[in-house]
Amino acid sequence: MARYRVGLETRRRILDATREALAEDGLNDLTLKTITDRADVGAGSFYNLFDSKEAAILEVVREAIEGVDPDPAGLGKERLEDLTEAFVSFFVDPRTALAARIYLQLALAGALSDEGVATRVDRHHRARVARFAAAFLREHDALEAEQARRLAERLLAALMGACLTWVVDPEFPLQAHAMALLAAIRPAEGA
Amino acid sequence: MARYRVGLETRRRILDATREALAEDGLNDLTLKTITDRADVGAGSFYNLFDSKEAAILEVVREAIEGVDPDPAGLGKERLEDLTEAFVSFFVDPRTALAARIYLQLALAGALSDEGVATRVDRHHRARVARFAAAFLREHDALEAEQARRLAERLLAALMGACLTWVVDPEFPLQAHAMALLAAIRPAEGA
DNA sequence: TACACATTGGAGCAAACGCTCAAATTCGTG
DNA sequence: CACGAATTTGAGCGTTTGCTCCAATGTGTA
Repeated sequence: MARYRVGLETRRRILDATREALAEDGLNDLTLKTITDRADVGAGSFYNLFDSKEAAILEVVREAIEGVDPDPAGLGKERLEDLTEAFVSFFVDPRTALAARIYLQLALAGALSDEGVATRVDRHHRARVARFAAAFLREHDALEAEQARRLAERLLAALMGACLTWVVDPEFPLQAHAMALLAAIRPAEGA
Repeated sequence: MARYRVGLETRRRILDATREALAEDGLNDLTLKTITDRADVGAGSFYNLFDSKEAAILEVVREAIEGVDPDPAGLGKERLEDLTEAFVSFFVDPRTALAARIYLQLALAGALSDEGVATRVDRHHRARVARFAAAFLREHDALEAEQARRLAERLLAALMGACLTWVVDPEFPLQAHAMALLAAIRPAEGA
């Protein structure tokens, strides 16, 4: 299935419609009709290309996560400031905020039973911790590897909380607090 | 309605059943049948006492929030350590974790349209920020009121992130990170 | 006891849901 | 053009959902 050109175009239209509807109305209000109406296709076309509604949603989440995977090019050089800013962007940028919100929703609902997404998110998170830890090591000579990992873990948790607070209350000065958190968690200058 | 003794008892059974089911299976899997089966009542009895399924849920959330309202007795004396520990407990304690999780779910789903819960949660949050800010002022003389409020806001956001991380990954050493966050965000000793 | 009204259970309704199916149409290829 | 395969449509199926209705029963009061 889906080997002709038109089929692939329809598939893309459906994924776009799903992503947009998801961003606008959230996970709970997302019905098949919402998707098919928006993509301007019949229900049959949808099921010719996807096994289920959930499959389309997971594919959207997968694409979103894929889209923000760490850029291997800059590896080993970025500063903690850059990484922090990138993390904040992950939540703020409407193109990727989706993945973050849906992931949190799934996590809170205890619905992270889906093998594919769960492991993917987990791998993504571990990679991020490792990347932050490496930056900590680079910028603070006295740090041991394990200490750096702890600091990275802690900073990321704090940043996530700041982003979440901002989601709930848009007046929360996210950028300022994010940088302040980095400064606070960073080891003292003298080390 | 609900003026006889048996009615009030049934009402309590329904609220208990709703809270327990909510804690066990989450918001999405909560059907009316789940509630009525657990409370051992018919659907008619339920609707004799509540306007809708949502009304019962909101009442459960309201009670949970009410149950963790700051204790006025200790006001003006608690240390930041105590407040931090209390906040962590709010998420960890199964009796109250419910309210926190459901609130986050609602917030992420963008479903905080309900006037009652939204304002109540907001008031609750502001009170907590104020309480943390007061403790900051008490323990750090050089601080101005506005600075203390910012620190309180920042610490609470960071703590929330730590709790959320712990919800997703139970191996996250929540207690240790929470205390470390407090130490990091607290102004340096010399101030 | 007599009365008004609160309470109860559960059959079943109307709407919404994800999804199926078969017939019709479009597409790429030799 | 001819042919098989892919694609499309949308009515409608089966299920689940929140909720209604009402006859039967229980409860408090005078």
